[in-house]
Amino acid sequence: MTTLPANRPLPRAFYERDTVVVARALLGQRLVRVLSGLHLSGLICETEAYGGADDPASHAYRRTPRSVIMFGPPGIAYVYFIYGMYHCLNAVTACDGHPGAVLIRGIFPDEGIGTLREHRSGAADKHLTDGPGKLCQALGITLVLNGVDLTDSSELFITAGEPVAMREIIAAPRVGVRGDEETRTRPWRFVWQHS
DNA sequence: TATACGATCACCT
DNA sequence: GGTGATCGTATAC
Repeated sequence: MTTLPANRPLPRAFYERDTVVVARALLGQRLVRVLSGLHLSGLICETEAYGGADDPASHAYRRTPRSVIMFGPPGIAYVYFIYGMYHCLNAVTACDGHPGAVLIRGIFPDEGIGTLREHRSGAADKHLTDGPGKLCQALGITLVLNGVDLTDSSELFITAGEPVAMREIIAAPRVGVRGDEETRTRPWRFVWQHS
């Protein structure tokens, strides 16, 4: 993939690749949420890759009513509800029939920061969107957006952001993953270290 | 039908 | 470093 057009959603081909590759490639891209005509956005700075039957940490380790969306076409938003009060946003990846998704764990706030602050009621700016539940709260992302096509939606999409140098990317084990040593230590979490 | 728990966060010490 | 909040989902009965 060479230069991507700005202000246009990333094409489906962007997501139709190996999930770990997409997780790394999403760093620096712009996550945009349009809420009552307002553009809320930020640059993605933390992601995690989740696979299918080969990944016990993934919702798609088994095919269930909730995880079936991860088995479908790439470029679709997978939103789930967790711990009774938070939502998490993923982008479905890989080829149709091969489950995979990238969890968006953090963004650097950009457009609409006033609204983000309102949604996060009193949180310090550095903690507005520095977690998967926090960014969903800040951007107003709920289960309503589960299944939205990120390549063709006026409410939620991802556009080309800033280039990220390889040396600015840190790979680490995923958060909250249990299971055997091999699963726990897969370096499938990617963090963009601002320089 | 029932129950245990989680890809989290805020607040406490 | 520890814990409570709070409910959808998976799995067991």
